[in-house]
Amino acid sequence: MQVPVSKPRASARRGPGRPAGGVADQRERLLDAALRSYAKIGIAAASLRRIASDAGVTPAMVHYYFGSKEQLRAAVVEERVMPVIAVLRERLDAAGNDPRALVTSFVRGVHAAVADNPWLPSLWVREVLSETGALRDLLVTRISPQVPQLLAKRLAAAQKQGDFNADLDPRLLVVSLIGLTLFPFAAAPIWRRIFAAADVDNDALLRHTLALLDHGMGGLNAH
Amino acid sequence: MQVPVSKPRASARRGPGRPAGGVADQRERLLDAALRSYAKIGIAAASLRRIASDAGVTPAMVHYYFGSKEQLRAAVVEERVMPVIAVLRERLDAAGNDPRALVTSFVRGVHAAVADNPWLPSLWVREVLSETGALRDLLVTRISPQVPQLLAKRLAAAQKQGDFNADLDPRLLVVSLIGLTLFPFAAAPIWRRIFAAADVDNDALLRHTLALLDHGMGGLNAH
DNA sequence: CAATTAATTAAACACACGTTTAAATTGGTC
DNA sequence: GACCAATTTAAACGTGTGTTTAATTAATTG
Repeated sequence: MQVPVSKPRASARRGPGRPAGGVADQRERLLDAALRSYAKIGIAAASLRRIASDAGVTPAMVHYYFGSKEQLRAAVVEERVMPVIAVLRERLDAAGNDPRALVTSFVRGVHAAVADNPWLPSLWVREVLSETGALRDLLVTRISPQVPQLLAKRLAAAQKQGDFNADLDPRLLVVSLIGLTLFPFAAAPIWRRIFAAADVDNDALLRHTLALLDHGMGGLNAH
Repeated sequence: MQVPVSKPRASARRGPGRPAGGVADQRERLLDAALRSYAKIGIAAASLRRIASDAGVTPAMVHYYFGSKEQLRAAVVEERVMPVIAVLRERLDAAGNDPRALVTSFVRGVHAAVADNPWLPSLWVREVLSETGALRDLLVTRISPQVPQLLAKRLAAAQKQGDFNADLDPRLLVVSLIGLTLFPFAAAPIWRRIFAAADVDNDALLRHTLALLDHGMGGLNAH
């Protein structure tokens, strides 16, 4: 026979009931665990059992704190994702109207955002870029006015004054900018491996990206 | 009481048994249906029931023709995906050693591949770019020697001769090329919507991309 | 035309999922 | 110190999954 209930020893195989001592904010721990799973395997594939286990609790806790899987996702968006966008937007607001300064500010802003939030590229690929991604609607409705539309508008104004290459489309330039910043971070595990490019650090990536945006393949060379 | 078996009428709610007349190649229809589902909702989420239903058969047919879900995926890869890569590789082989011709050939090759295989960008995002994508290993082991590594090698040789911008890294230039070609196609549903860019067709995208690669933001302008 | 092979379905299997409910335990309040 | 609210677990529910098996029908072969 095994002792059925209430061992005074802590931590090992607890039963139901409020724990003694008050554990550190479980809600925050669930948000962190959820974000980890979202980035690693995607929102749809992230089961509540996995998230709860990662946070050291049972899946019923998700229901207790958030109500449902979808409301958990909504909380992660508001409390973890949107603040990153807000920082990027402030950076753009601070940059002037010179198109090169704007572009440089965006490129550096993405680099900084990724450095501070390593989950960002994975989450973006799976939940925004993928066709059934759970955050695509978020991008369209709430993020795009703050960053890509703002950027496109200011670039279009600069181009009208002849401040950069007239053969570019300012809207497509924003697309190109994302393809040259967020995408390389998302693909880094691949290209570092197939090119044996462990020597390429983020600074080298930054220099390459800015050089390409400045002069394309036609820049001055050391010939 | 309902008639239990063997109505002579065709098509409506068949029971078991080999169908009369011999239906057109079911294996091919299953491959097509699988690829459709893979592109639309992802390989992991594409249930055999959905694929089978899309092909007009029962899920047991997948077992009959392929053995398992994984072997179905392998067949789709060999018979639908790899041929597209082979075409792109032949294009690159046909291009000369001039780096601009190489880059133009790659850009046009991706455009052509997407035009002929509209499922390509979605599949690439979800199954290669996503961290747990089912085709990432395929890219690393079988595709990368045929396209990105080949391209990087030839670009590095051209750069050593001073044939283009020395501030670029030839390996990262391959990453940039993909970020400027496949990525815009994958993101097209997004940017066409947030920029109201229904006027931007594939030709405009092609011109923009080549202009950016040629001169960056610094090209001649109409000022 | 009988026997065999090919093609197909229906049904069942064990498993994982999100959710709900009831019970258990602790912390705070009067 | 008794009561109520807060926090947590275990267990069960129904649904969808990949797979397997048996049965059924048509085509092919001798």
